[in-house]
Amino acid sequence: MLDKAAAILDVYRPDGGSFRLTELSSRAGLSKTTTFRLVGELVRLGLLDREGEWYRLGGALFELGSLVPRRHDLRETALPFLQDLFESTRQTVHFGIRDDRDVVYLERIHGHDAVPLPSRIGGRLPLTCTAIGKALLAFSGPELADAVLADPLPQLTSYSITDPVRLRTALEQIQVSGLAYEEQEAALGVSCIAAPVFSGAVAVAALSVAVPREQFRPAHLAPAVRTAALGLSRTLRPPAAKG
Amino acid sequence: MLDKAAAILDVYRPDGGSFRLTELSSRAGLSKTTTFRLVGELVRLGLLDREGEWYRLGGALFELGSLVPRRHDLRETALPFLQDLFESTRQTVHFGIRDDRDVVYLERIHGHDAVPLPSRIGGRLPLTCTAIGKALLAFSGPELADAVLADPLPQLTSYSITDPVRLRTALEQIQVSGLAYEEQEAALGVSCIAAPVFSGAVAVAALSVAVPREQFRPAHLAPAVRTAALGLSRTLRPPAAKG
DNA sequence: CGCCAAATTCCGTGTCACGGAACGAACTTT
DNA sequence: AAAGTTCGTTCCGTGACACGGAATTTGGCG
Repeated sequence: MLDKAAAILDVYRPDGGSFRLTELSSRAGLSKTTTFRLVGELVRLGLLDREGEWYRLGGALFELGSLVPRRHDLRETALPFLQDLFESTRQTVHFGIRDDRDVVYLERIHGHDAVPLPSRIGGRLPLTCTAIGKALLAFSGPELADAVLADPLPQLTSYSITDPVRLRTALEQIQVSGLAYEEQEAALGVSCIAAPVFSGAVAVAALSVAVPREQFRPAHLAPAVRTAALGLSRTLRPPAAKG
Repeated sequence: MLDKAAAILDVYRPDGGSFRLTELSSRAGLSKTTTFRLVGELVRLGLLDREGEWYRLGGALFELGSLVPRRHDLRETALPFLQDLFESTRQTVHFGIRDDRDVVYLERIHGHDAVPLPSRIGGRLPLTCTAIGKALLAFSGPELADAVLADPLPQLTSYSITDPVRLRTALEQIQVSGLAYEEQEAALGVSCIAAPVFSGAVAVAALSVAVPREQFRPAHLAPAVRTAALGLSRTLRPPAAKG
């Protein structure tokens, strides 16, 4: 029964649109009767919002979601550094962590002239197609990298790296330089540069700058990205003593 | 059963800490057996994270929460204006909407030297104790204001307005000037100035700047706040045509 | 009026959620 | 070392209530 409620909420991944009862029931794989009752409960609990015959994710989820500890804390301490990075580059700034084989974005700040991107706060993209993802993968220990390289690599654009050998080389360069690059591998027309954020010896997060392809000047962006990542790493140094 | 699961999640409001099984069960008002089974399910679904014997809110909630449509859209279109406001004031910038008699914060950006504040993304504060809240209340129609003024006014600090007559006057001034002020009414040592954001004729949100009391120069902040609110209102003008 | 597709209500069946009780482990107290 | 606490966890019998099929209502359209 919890599973069925979760199945309904899962329908809203990954875009969080607006659905009617019948579509919800078919997508969740539940009978219309059950869906009807569950949706009623979920609305009562604030987990879904109802507007006429349309159902969307509800405000209670937003409030609960913003309380999730590790995410919220990381975002909070990272924010000032991300602001610095945004101010010095005037480009879209990302901040994300690893979950399984995906990047999960915790923050994304931009100005009026942001490039359209598939990234979104709370959204996921494959590790191997993003600069942040590669930065995290390069500093997450060899086991994960081996596992990821063993399976077929996901492909978001024609530029996405699908050759394990090429990716392995890229990861080694990242380990040396401490910077990860990505050129149109997640979205056409956009390139990124990222740096890992450490808490102690492990990379707990990474931050990046996304730039329109034709304006991409790595040498110009690298220092700002490095500075931000380093500053944040220093602030995170003492790995949370209290529970 | 959904109710009981929701009761467990509700334990994490309003601070989203970390609880052990026994404490969860007592706070949620459920038997230990039931709590045990439910947290198992919730962990399996990703709605709760387990670390040893400690349970926290799970990553799935964060991801779902960031998909909640109206909140996400508003935040996304507001962000560039909030960035402008932050850059021109270098102070903590808030962005929030009204829900019932509370402000719900959708965004909060700050630099390295942020003043400590009770506000938090996804958090709630009473309308009457915050600049954003007063701005929203002043432009939400007389019914709501009447209802709020009829009941005892919540008090967060000794400066919070508890006299309905004084609040009524303040709201009228806000309606005239289009700016709302708050001086140490939500937290000691902090003052705010806010402006409502319109989509058509109704105030759908408001934004504010929070400043340490001794640095509070309303005349200096007002133009930037006005500009941001006006710019955002213009961008929101066409009230979302598609579903 | 008749058709269709949607939401909603009804209802009998069977399941599984419930909490009391008992157990094992880790830790404190005497 | 024994007795007592306080956890998390397992077991189990009972009864409530979740389930989906079928029937009914609503609403839109020709």
